[in-house]
Amino acid sequence: MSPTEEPSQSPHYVKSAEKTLAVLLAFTADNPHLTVTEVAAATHLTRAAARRFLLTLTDLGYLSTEGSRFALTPRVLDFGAGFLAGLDLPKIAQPHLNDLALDLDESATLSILDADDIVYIARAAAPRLHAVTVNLGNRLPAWATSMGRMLIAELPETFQQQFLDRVEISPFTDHTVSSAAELGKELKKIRVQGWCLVSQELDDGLRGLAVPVRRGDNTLAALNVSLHTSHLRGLSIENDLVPRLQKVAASIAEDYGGRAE
Amino acid sequence: MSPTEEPSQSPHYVKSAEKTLAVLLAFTADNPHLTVTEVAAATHLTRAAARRFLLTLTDLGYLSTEGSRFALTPRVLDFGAGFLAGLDLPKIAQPHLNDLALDLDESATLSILDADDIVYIARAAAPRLHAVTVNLGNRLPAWATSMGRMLIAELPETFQQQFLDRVEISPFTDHTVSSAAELGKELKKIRVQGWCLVSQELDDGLRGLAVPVRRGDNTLAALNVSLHTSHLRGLSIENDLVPRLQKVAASIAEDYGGRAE
DNA sequence: CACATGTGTACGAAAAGCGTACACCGTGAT
DNA sequence: ATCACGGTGTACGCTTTTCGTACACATGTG
Repeated sequence: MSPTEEPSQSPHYVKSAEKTLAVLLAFTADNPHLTVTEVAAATHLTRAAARRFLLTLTDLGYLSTEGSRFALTPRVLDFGAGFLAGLDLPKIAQPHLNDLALDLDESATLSILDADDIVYIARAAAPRLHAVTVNLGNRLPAWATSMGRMLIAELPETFQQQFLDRVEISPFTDHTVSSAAELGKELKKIRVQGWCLVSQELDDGLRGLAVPVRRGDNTLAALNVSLHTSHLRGLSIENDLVPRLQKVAASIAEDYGGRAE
Repeated sequence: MSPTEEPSQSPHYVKSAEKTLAVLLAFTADNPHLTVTEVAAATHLTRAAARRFLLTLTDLGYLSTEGSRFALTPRVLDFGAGFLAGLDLPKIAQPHLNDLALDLDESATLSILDADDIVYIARAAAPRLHAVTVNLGNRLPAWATSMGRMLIAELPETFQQQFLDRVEISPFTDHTVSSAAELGKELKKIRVQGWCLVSQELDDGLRGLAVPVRRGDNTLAALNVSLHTSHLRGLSIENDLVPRLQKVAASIAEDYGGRAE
C-alpha cells in the first residue's frame, strides 16, 4: 500500500524466508505451471536464485516438475491445515453452518479479519448451488463484503478510523458506498443495528447478510448467508433472517467454550 | 522413513528455505501457540535462528505474536489457496459432490495421492452431520482409507510394488488388512472390481466406499462417500451405491474438459 | 535467596547464497 | 543453411547473509 514498501523492518530479517514464500506465491490461479524464468520475473529474483529455490522446494515435496515447468503439490495445503486445525471455531461452527445452509438453501460462511481482508474459515455450500463455490482460505477485501464490514464495525473506534484512512475503495458493483466517508457512516449504522446487508457484494445479483459471532466482549468471527435476490420465499430480512442468524451465531459462541484467545 | 534422511540432495540447496517451512510447520493442531524455544526445539534450530525466522514471518504477516508466543495467521492459507485455485477438478466436482451428499445424506469427498498420503481436495458434508468434519487439505495414510487404496490400485504395477515395500501398516482399527502382503492381495481385487470398500476406516463405526475418477487412461482422483453402518436404507452397496458413485465419477470426468496435465 | 529457564541482544566468524558469465538447445525468421 | 533469440543448465569467485556463542536481564519455583 505505501509507495516504497521495504519489508526489512526488523534488524533480524531473514531474506531467504521472504524469497522462499515469494516463490511459492508466484503460483497463482491463472498461472499454475511456471518455468524458472517466469518465477524469476514474478519474484524479482535472479534466474539462478529462483532456480535454487525451485529445486529446493521440489526436493522438499512442495513443488513438482513436469518438463521444465513447476507446479505446486498438494503438500502446500499443510500450512493452512496447521492453521485450521489450531482453530476450534471452524470445527464447532460447521454443523451450525450446515443446518443453516440446508434450512435456507443458501451458502453460509464464517470468516475472520486478516489485515484488511476477510478470510473464510468455514463454509457450507447451499445444497442446490450448482456453481463454482468459493473455497476455504479465500480472501476478499473487507470493505466490500458484508462480513468484512461487520467485523470492521466491531473494531474499536481508533482501529476503525485507521482503516478508513487507508482503505482504497474501488468502484466495485456495490452502489451504496463509493467513498471512505460513506463507508464510515455505514459502519456506524452497522454497529448500532448489529447486522450488515450488502447488495451486489460480488458481481452477480447476490446479497450478503452478516452478523457478528460474539463471545463476551470480543468478536470471534462474522457469520454470513448469501441471498439470491430471486429466492426469498416471503421471508423478511430484518424480521426473519436477522434473528435466525443471530440465534445461530449465539449457538456457535455458546458451543465455543474454548480458550478466550 | 529412511534411517539417515539428509534432504540435501541437490547441489543447489537453499537451506533457509527448508528452515522457513520447518518453522511454519512447527505449529500443529495440539500446539498452535509456541514460544521461541519451543520452535527451536521442534525445528532443531538455534534459539537465535528460530527467533530470526519467527520475527521475519511475523513481519511478513504469516505469524502473529501474543506476548511471547507466536501463532499462525489466516494468511498461511494463501499457499493452499494458490494450489486449489490452480486445480480445476475441485471446482468442477463440487456441485456433483453436493448432489451426492444431499441425496445419500452422507459426506462425499474427492482426494488425490501425494507421496503415500491422500489429500482431500474437495468435500461436501452430509447435511445431517453434526460432528467434526474433516477439512480440505487433510492428509491421511493412503493404505488405511478407501480412496487411498483405490488410488494405489490404479497405479502401474511397479509403483504399486514399491509402495507395498515401504508401507508401514500400523494396527489401525481396520480388521481386514494387517500386512503388506494382505494389502497387495486386496489391491489386486480392488483394481479388478473397480471400487473399494473399507470398514472402520477411521475409528468409529464408519465405512468408506471409493471409486476412481478416470479420464481416458489416467486416474484424476478418487471419489468417496462415507457410510454410516446404521444408515443404509435398504440400499445394496454393490448394486445400488457403486453404480451411483461411478455415474457421478463419470460426470465429473466428463465435465473436466480441461488440460490433461 | 539462589537456581533454573525463560526472554532479548550483539558481534566476529563462517558459510551460504549470489549472480555473472559461459555453453547448450530448439524455434522461427532471414 | 544460418543467424538471432529466448529459453535451458552449470560453475565459481565474491559478498553478503546468516550463524550461534556469549552475555544481560526477567520471571517464577524450589
